[in-house]
Amino acid sequence: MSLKTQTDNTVSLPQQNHLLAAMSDSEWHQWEPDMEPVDFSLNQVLYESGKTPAYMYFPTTAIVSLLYMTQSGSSSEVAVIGNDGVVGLSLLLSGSNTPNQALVQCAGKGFRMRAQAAKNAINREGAMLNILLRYSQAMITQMTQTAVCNRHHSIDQQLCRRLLLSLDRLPSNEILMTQEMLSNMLGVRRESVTDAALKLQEAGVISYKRGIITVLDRKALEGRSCECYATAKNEQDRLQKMTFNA
Amino acid sequence: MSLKTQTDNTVSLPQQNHLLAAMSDSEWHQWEPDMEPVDFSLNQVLYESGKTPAYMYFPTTAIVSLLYMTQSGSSSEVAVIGNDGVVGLSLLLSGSNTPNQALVQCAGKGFRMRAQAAKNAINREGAMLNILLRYSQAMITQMTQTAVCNRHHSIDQQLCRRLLLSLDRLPSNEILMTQEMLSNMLGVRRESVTDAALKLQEAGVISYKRGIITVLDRKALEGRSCECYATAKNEQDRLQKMTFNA
DNA sequence: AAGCATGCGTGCGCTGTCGTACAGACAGTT
DNA sequence: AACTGTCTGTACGACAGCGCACGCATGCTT
Repeated sequence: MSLKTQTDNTVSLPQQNHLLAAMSDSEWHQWEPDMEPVDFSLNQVLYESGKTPAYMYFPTTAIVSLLYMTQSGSSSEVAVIGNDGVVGLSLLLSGSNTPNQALVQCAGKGFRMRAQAAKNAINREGAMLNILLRYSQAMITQMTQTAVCNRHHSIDQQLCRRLLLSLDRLPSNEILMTQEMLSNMLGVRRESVTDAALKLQEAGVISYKRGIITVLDRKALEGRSCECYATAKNEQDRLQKMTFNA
Repeated sequence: MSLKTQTDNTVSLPQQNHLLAAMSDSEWHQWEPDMEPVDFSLNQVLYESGKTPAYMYFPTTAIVSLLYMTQSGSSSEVAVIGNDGVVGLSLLLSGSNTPNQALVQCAGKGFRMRAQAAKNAINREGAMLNILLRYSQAMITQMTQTAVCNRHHSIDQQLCRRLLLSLDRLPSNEILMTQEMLSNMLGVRRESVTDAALKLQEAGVISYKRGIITVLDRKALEGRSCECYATAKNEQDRLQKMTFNA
C-alpha cells in the first residue's frame, strides 16, 4: 500500500468534528479530560465485527466506513463516517458489539474516548445524548438509503454516490482510493468499478490515476448519481441544523 | 383485497409486546394512561414518508413494515416490526420525520401513544429509554442486513428470509400475503416471487394458495435462506435478552 | 537501470433478474 | 350459474453484472 504514507504533522481541533462542535463549552470541559487525539492510518481496523468497540471515535479529517462481511467473503459498506459523525454508536445504543467492521478508508486525524468513559459521559445526561440520538437517526437514514440503492440502482449511479460521500468529508477534490477499495465498499467486482470509472473519466467528470481520483465536475457527479445521495444528504443536513439550533 | 376481513374481537394485552413487557410495573403505570389499544388493518399506512409520526405504535399481533419508495415508484422494505418492537423510533431519535412509510403487512392488534406523550414519557428517564436504545440497535442491525442481502443474495434466498421474518412474528404457520405484496417488500418483480415460491412449493417447503402461505417445513426454509436471517435474529435475541436481564 | 508488486484495462461466456405480454385459476357477487 | 376482479403461472428477449483469465502500465525498491 503506497498511497501517501507521509505523516501529517498538522494539529487537528476537536471542533472540526461536527458533533463535538455542537457541545456547549461547559459540557465539553467535562468530556475533554477523557478525550485524546489520534491518527487514523489507511486500512486500520477500529473494531472487528462482533467485538465490543474499545473506544468511541470522532474523526476530524479521517474517513471511516462500516463494512459488513458476508460468509462467502465479499463485503459491503453500510455507512460512511467522517467529521460529521462518530464511530461506535453501539456504545450508546446497547453498550455492546455490532455485526460489522469499522475500517479507515482515508487516513487522517480525530479524537477518541475509552468506551467506559464515553458511557459515563453520556449518562451524565447533558445535551450530548440528544446530539448522539439525532446522529443515530442520520445513521439509520444512511443505512436505509444504502439498502434501497443496492436493490434499485446501477453500479454507475452508486459509484457517483459513493464518490460524493467521500468528497463531502474531504477538504480537496482529490480522493485517495483504488478501484479495488471502491469495489469492496460497493460490494461489486473490481472490473465493474473500472467500467463505471472509465465512463466518468471519458465524460470528463473525474480523472483517475492509480489510486488518486480527482473530481473535475462535481455537479455532473451529482447529476449522474441516484436520488439516494441527495435524500440522505438532505436528511443529514436537516438533523445537523436541528443540533446547532438546539 | 379480500384476505380475511373479519373483525377480531379478542383482547390483546400490552405485555404481548416485548418492549412493553420489559418495563417495570411502576414505570408501566406511568405510561398506561396515555396508551390506547388499536386495531391495525391490512395496508393501513401508519405514517407517510417525510411526515412526523403522530403516534408511537407497539404492535402485539400486527406486523408492520417500513417501506422506502424510490422516485421511479418501486419500493423496498428496510425493516419489519412485530410484537418485538415499536414503530416510530424517530420520535426517540430526532423528534421528527423519517424518509420512509410504515405500512401494516398483517392486520392485528397493538397499542399506541401520542407522539408528545411518548416523548414526555421517554424524557422521564426511566428504564424505557435504554430499552428503546437497544431496540434502535436491533433496528440498525436489521437494516444493515437488508442492505447486504439486497446486494449479495438471490431472490430465492431473500424470499425464505422474508417469510421467516413474518413467521417469527405470527402465532401460526400461516402467512396472509400475496405474491404482489412480497414483491413490493423485496423490491423485485411479482413474477420473480412466483418463480421462487414455486420452487419452494415443489420442494414441499410451503404451500401457496391465493394469498395464503402455509409453511410446511420451517427448518428447510431456514436452510434455504441466506445467513442474513440467522445473523439478524441472533443479534435481536441477544439484545432482547439484555433487556430482560437488566 | 532493472525488477517487481500493485493498480488498471479488456474480452468473453454465463446467469439472474427485468420488462412485457398474456393465459389460466380461483373466490366473492349478483 | 354466470360474471368479474384478483391472484398466480408461463414465456421470451434484453441486459446488467459476474467470474475468470489475461495483458499492460505505473511507480516504488534495490
